[in-house]
Amino acid sequence: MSEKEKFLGEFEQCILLSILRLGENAYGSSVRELLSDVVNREVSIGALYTTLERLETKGMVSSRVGEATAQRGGRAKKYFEVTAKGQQALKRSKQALEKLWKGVALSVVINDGIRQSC
Amino acid sequence: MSEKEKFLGEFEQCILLSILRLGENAYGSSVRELLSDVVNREVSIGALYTTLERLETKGMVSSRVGEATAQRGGRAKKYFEVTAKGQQALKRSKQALEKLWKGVALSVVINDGIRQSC
DNA sequence: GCTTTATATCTACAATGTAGAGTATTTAAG
DNA sequence: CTTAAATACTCTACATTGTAGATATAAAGC
Repeated sequence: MSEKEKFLGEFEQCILLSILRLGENAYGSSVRELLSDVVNREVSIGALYTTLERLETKGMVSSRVGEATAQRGGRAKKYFEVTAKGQQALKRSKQALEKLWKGVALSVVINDGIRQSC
Repeated sequence: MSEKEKFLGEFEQCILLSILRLGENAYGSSVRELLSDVVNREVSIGALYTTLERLETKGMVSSRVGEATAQRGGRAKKYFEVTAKGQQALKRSKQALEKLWKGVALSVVINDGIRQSC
């Protein structure tokens, strides 16, 4: 077991989480929209698909091509799903970060000038 | 304002958090030890210092060289501190991840075979 | 001086992040 | 039909971040 535990990149994590959240409806474009909507992160088309492909190569996600079902034309969608391996990697990343955050308090001046800690 | 908001890498976040946690005592070797102890992550010396230097170039941390104070020999330590900019970047990263995690539940089989969600 | 201990710098390469032009596929309009 | 529009994915290329280990510094102790 365990083939030299690697770490997920920051963007990889975002994409994995987006796929999970989208569930049945997770494919390239929808992931891209979600990132734009939820975390206000605009990513290029290339950035997105490249990363999806790499995640698949690493076994973090699996994919299947859907039937051509578009309302107004359009190419067939490629749906993604996070594998068990992907979920475990995500969990590990989350736990590592949570451990490090534990006990740490920031104290920066926020936009409106009010000092907060978090 | 805002010079094309970039994102922190995964390892960069870890290092920044380690520095915050170590407070006055944050320097290369201590950060390395912390990562090993807290998140069980062994990083090479080169990986660590390279990243610290890059973070400094980006203005995420600042450094000062301490006096030679070693008990048993040794080169002077280079102490690091996370700048306001670094703290804000950290906060942004944290919030983005939290937003994405919100509403997502994993369901992978854990080591001991017990199904959990988190 | 020479060895030991503690810490940092340098050089190099691999992996991940990012962009945008180009391609494919299907529907609607002319 | 033929072309335009819509939707989604593939390809190529380069920038940034991750990672390693050898090497250099510096002081303490003998």
